[in-house]
Amino acid sequence: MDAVLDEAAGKRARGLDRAFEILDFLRQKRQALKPNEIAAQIGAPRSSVYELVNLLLRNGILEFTGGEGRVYLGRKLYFLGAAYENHFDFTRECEAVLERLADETRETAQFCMLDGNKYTVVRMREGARPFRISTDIGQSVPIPWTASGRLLVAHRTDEDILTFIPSQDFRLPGGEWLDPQHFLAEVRQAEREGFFTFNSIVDSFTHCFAVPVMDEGGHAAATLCLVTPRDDGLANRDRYLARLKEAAASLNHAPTRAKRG
Amino acid sequence: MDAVLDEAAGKRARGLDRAFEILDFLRQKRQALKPNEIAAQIGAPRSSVYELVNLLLRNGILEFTGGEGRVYLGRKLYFLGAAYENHFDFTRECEAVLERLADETRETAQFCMLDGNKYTVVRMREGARPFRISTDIGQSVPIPWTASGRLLVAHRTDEDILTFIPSQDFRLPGGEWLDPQHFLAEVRQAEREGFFTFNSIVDSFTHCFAVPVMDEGGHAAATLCLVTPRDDGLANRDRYLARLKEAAASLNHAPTRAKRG
DNA sequence: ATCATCTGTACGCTATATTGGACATAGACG
DNA sequence: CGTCTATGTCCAATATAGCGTACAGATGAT
Repeated sequence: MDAVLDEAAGKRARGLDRAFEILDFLRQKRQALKPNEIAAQIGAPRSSVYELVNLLLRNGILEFTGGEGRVYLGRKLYFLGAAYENHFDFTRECEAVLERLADETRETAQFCMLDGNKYTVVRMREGARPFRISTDIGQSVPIPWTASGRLLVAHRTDEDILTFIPSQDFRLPGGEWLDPQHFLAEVRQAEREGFFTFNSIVDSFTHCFAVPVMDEGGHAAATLCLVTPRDDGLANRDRYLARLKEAAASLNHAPTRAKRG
Repeated sequence: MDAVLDEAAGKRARGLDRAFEILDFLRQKRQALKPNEIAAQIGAPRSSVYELVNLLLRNGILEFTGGEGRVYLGRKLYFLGAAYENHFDFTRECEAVLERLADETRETAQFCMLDGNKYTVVRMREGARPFRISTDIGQSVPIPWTASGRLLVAHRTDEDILTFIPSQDFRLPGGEWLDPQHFLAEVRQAEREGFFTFNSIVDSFTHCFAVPVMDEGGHAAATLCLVTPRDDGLANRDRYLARLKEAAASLNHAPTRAKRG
């Protein structure tokens, strides 16, 4: 799952890696599970999982919830996450920017980042339309499926990108394969132009706009996106892009600034 | 620190415990530190800390930031925390409630919980006054120092409370000691009345109001508080308490409700 | 009643993670 | 120049964590 531990089969797994595998698994499932179920579904020894779950429970990293001995992510994680959010305090400005974007365009606006080697939607503001387009927050999505994905890996070399992205992630939900060379070409194009737009390759009715939010190193630390119906996207392309770029510019220096006293 | 691991001296520490000790320490410090500094300040072997820090870096639990090899809490923690927040989705309603409270009373309103055996402010909304009263979000504070503390331990037995709260936490910031028996009496009073108010014992100018937010088990899962200048608090006592109780009632069923699709 | 499945606990073996200390480098300071 | 501290890496010794496996209660199907 996390591409770190299954390098060699048959080896013993390290407790820490297993622990975070459990946490990631629960996050992905988005529901409380019994230790037994966790063990079965991630393919880990039951005794190890029980041991780890108990350890994590004692530390407040996991919590009993949902009854029947089921566990889910715990309060301590919330506090740690809040500390991260506070340190790189993009969130406050971010919400405001998304709100403005959604108001101006009436389209769904998203703030996206990489989570390891996957793409994920961190914040979202739904647009003001009768049929709204939305996605799940915090779900892991293969990088090549998304417009933002082109921007978020653009600081890497071609070779680096292909080792970074799991090869099966080039398989689209329909089953067709995306040519990695074609993907790389789009990455370079996105890097040159400073944005990327396309008719989404994961459905048949949306058009996606993505612009990078730069960190101080000049990399794309995140992206701002609009997800629109295809005809609206094409009709308002220039205006939407301009709005997005303004919005991204207002965030560009925000990340990674500590606010120590 | 975490009251879990230092039971017996001289033993080897478990990697997982050490790891979370490091994370908690960084959260407490609220700044990036070098592995060396972490080792020195938490009193752990340098080699172990380096090993763990590297592991955590590889998993995205820690991140390099601040230069010079300094590390701080990582993005993965943010995602895990967001998943927790999403599952027990008190946050959205919570912000709204705090905003309303702050508007109605013009005083500082807080949402507080326990983090292990400490009290912590999770969310805050500053009041509309020329000199605003505020506190740091996410800092760990001894339970006996706070009005909310009386409510947050009220479901426990007296004996349980005294083992749960570290004895040195009864020492107030000025150096005086709070009598544990007096504290227990206040806990029982708070439990009976369903709220607790007092002139803060950690400063000389504030009055604190706290009411519990109940979970489905009837425990105080959190508290809503108002922090006011003493004279305003006394003058508006009845009105403030009524507002707080209304607000808490509107949150009472909210926690622990999953929003699965 | 019998069997199968799911669940949690207990225990011993051994691969290995944790640890202390040695080593290397770089700067500060006199 | 030598000496001291701060920093990071490497390595071998051994306490122990992860694992397989056996055990036991609960539940439900036949």
